[in-house]
Parts: sequence; structure tokens; C-alpha cells
Amino acid sequence: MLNFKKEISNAIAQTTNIEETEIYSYIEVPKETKNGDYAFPCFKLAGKLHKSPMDIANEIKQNISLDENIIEKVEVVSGYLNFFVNKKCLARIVIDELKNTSEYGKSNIGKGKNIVIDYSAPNIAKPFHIGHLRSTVIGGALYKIYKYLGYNTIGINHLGDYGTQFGKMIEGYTLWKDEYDLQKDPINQMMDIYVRINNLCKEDEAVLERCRNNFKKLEDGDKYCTEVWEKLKALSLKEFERVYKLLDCQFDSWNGEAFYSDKMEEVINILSRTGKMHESQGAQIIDLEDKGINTPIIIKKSNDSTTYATRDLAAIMYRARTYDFDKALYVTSYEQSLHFKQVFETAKLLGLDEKYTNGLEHVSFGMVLLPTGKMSTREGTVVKLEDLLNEAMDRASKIIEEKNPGLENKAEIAKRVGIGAVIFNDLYNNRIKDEVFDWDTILNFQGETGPYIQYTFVRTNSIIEKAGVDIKNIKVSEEYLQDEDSQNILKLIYSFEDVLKEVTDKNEPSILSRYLISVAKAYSTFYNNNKVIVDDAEIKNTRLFLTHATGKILETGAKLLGIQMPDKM
RNA sequence: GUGCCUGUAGUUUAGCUGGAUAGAAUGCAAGGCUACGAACUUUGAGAUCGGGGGUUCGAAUCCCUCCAGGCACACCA
Repeated sequence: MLNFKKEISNAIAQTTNIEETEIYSYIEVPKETKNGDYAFPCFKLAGKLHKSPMDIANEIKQNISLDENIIEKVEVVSGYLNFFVNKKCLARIVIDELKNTSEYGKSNIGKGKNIVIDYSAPNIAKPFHIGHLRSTVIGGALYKIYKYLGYNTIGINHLGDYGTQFGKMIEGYTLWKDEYDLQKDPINQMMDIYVRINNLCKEDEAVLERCRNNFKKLEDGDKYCTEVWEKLKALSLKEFERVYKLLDCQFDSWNGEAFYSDKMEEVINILSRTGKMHESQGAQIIDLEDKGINTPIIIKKSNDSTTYATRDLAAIMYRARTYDFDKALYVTSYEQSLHFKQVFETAKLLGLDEKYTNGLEHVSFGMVLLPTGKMSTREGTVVKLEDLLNEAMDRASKIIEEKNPGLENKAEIAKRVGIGAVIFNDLYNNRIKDEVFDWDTILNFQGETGPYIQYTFVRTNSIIEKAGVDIKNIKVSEEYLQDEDSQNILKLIYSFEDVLKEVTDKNEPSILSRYLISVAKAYSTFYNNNKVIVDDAEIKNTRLFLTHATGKILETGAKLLGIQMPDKM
């Protein structure tokens, strides 16, 4: 697709003898449309050329040669050169691109690159609660977006399926399995067992010892313990998959922590050969103070067992070998910042290619808090994710009953709208921000929300349906796309690919969410000011195409966030 | 105490690789459906960009400092 910025920077570079890439990096998009579509701030060159910005602007304007059919006007305003894109040209290239590709914005810039995304990672035998939502949804969106840009993307669910807690679960299961019906309500039943065995452990040291021993046996591959562990794991996964299905989330690997239990020895061997690992208070640690990290990393505890840091190191080695990753993203809350700093620094000692250690990145996000503070499993204040999703669907159902009771397929639509609202809400702000959980905020369907985007999409569909034309075979004329409302939409559609690139540059899905809002808003404004189905066939077809294009972008963008579009709502 | 993060209308926030008059949404006030869907839209009021210093032609953005809140700080993951 024609790149306007490049056209401009190229032309400026020719008149100034300054590197085009430098010029390119200075070009910006003005906030106000009256200042053009692109602007070049001449202040940037004032020092270099020893001239005033005003003079530079005027000189460039006089000498620059630009194709009028691409850039139709250049203006000098207080040290800025403002460029106005040829409206027909913009319309033409967007139309052509939309007509020629089935998946707009899709690219191959990621071709040949492997991206590992470690996300979601709930704990087996524990409830999947709203604290897990963010990792799942942020990671899920990044997974889809990288894929769309041509990257070979590997989604990993690094399940929490390891540790003494499973020794306890095995013990509890063995003692009381006949009292519970694990098939019926597995997670709650397992939670009960977990709480009960924990209490028993506190009272009876012998039980605790048996639990520790169970875990040891599990590690050593004991048949019974492994069987129980696998049973509990399978029960949990069955529940998790229900949620993943609702959230449209996929994984290529379900290798949890336990998967690395036999891969840590190599890590420990390599690290001990570096001479940096040493004994301290009975544990094996590595000091990282010279790297600006004042807390050492623990490789082995004083009781000789490993830590999650050791497992993460083993995972890095395994993933480097298995997936040959260019980037490995860890989507977890910022509480784990120090942990990943330590792990990534220590990974440099493993003798891996720099490609791998440079590709490690912690994609951190803020915490979900309750109005009363942090969630606590012990105090029973956790909000289960499935409850939230069910509530969202219920609320969507009620609104459908109120607004559109005759709708077909109401349950499916309520699902898409309700879940869409929840996902969008979570992806709407910068991921680093904390979020205070509030039912009314998360299930709000008005304003800048998922349902707003869905509603706009549904409306585009409904117009096209009403017009009853074959959108693929209509004649579109850029003649009728020169008004401000149409141009605003076209500019947004034009920038779709750049938006996706920015999302992957920053690993920030909210950029896409916000973009979709502006597309929906631009269309709503257009819609309110212009009638689409008019008598003049050419105008009608052109506007129908613009309507169709908007719907396409909204649908594609939403899908990349994990949000399904309803056809009606 | 040390390190990291956050602080922008009443509320939730965008902008943070310096650039033109700090954009939205929500709530509040007023308008728009015999219309291609009002889960929409138009307008209005509402901001000492946490405080203070500095760098710069130019600072919400960079630097210093202080204040407030959060997170982490060796054997839980």
C-alpha cells in the first residue's frame, strides 16, 4: 500500500540533503485536521541547518516536488510544514486494498520469526478467578495479533501444577475421596479438600510429613501419586476449558511447571560450573548485585528442593531449543517484576545464544483489586471468573429482552455481547494500571465499551442487508468519499496495519481497543450525518462500501482482541 | 530502609521516543427517532496535567527534588 509518510519524507530529504529515515521519524500526524494529515516540524532541523524554522519551512515548500495526485497541498504554519493528502488518492488506495485482500491489515512482517507467549497459567485444583482474567485476555490478544502479522506464535499455558500443595491434595484425596463427588463440581470440591487438609496439617505434624513425602514420591514418578495428580489435573482442565472456550483462547502447549521437573538438573549443573552459584544459609544462590539487582536468586532451597526460578530457567532452555524463539513474552502481573529480572539476568549464564536472552520480556500488568482491597482465597472474597462471565451473559440477556425481545438466537448473542463487554473492559486501559473490580463498570454496555463496537458493527450489517446489494460487485467511486466524515473513516482504515504493529512493538493491546472505538465513533458520526441508501446508485454503492469496510475492520479488530461479533443484537 | 511502578476534569482515563488550542468516556445540563437500528448522536459546563526547581525556541512528556498510593525485597508460586 502507498505510504504517504514515505512519499513526504522522501521529497523533503531530496531538498534538504538530510537522511530520509531521519526525516521520516520526525513526521507526525497533527491532532487537528485543519493542520493537515501529516506535519513536519521544522524546529528539528533548525540547529542542523542554522536557520530559523520559518525559513526552513518556506524553503522546503518552494523547492519540494510532490505529486499532486498524492499530496495535494502543502502549507507553512508557524514553523510547521503541513501536508494534505489527496482525498481521492486516499480513497482509492484504501478501496483497492480492501477489494484485493480478504484479510485487511494482515501482513507478513513477522514471517520466519517465532514468538513464545506464556500466559494465563492458573493453578490446578484452585478456582479460576478474575485475577487470572487479565493474563488470559492480554496474552490471548497478543497471541492473535502476532499471528495475524505473520509471526509463528506459540501460546503456552504454564500451569501451576507443582509443589508441596499437590502432596497435600494427594493426601486429602486419599483420605476423603469417598466423601466428595469430584465429577459434579470439581473445583469447589477440591478447594474443600485443600482447605481441610491444610487445617489437618496444622494440627498434625505427621500428616504434613506425609504430604511432603507424597510430593517427593510424585517427583520420583510414583505410580499412585502420579495417577491422583493426573486425575486432579484433568478435572481442573475440564473446568478451565469451559472458560477458555468462552474467551476464545487457545494454547499450543499445556506444559506446566511439573513438565520441567526433570529438566532442572541441567540448569543447576550449568550454573554451578559458572562458579557464580554459591551456598548461603544452606541454600544455593547467585548474587546479582553487580547487575543492579540487590536480591540474590535462589536456585536451590536449603532442603535441596528447587524453586520456581529454577523451573523458569529450565523452561527458557527448553523453549529456546524447542521453539527457537525470537521473543518470549511472559504475561504476568507486575508483582513478579523482580522475579523475572532475576531470571532473565541469570539466563545469561546458561550459555544460550544472545538471541534468546535478548528476546525475553516480562509483559507486566496491574492488579485486580476489590473495593475492599486484595482478593483472598482464605477470606472467600475471590470472584470466580466463570461467575463473572455468567453474570455478564445474564445482564446482556436482560438488555436484549428489553430492547429487542423478538431476536433469534438470543442465548448466543447474549454470550457474545456479555463476554465481549468483559474482555473489552479488561483491554481498554494501559495494562500497567491497576483495576478496581466493580460489577457496574465491567458490565457497562454504554459509551466506550465492547457492546458499542458490536452495536456499530451490527448496524453496518443491517444497512447492507437492507440495501440488498452484492457488496463485492458494486462500483465504488472515490468522487463521493471526499467529505470530512468519509475521510475520517478512510484515514482510520488506512492506519489499521500501523496500529497492529504498534500493538506488537509495545505489547499493548489497549492501542487496538482504543482504535476500534475511534473507528466506531467515526462511523456513527458519518451515519448520523449521511443517509447511506439514497436514490443515486453511485453514491449509494460508495457509501455502502464504506459501511462494509467499517464493519470489516471492526470485526477483524474485535476478533483479534478475542471478541466475537453478533450479527444482530 | 532499598528498588520498581503509578499520580492528568467529580469518576475511569488517552497522550509520556519533547511540538500547534491536553483528547475521550462516564456522571451532570440542554437538544435529536413517521429515518438505513437511540446499546446511537449533537451541544455545553467541568483540568493549577500531584507540588517545587531545572534543561529547551518549546515540557503532561526529559532531568533533579519533595509528596501521596501501590508492588517487591532469599527458600510460596
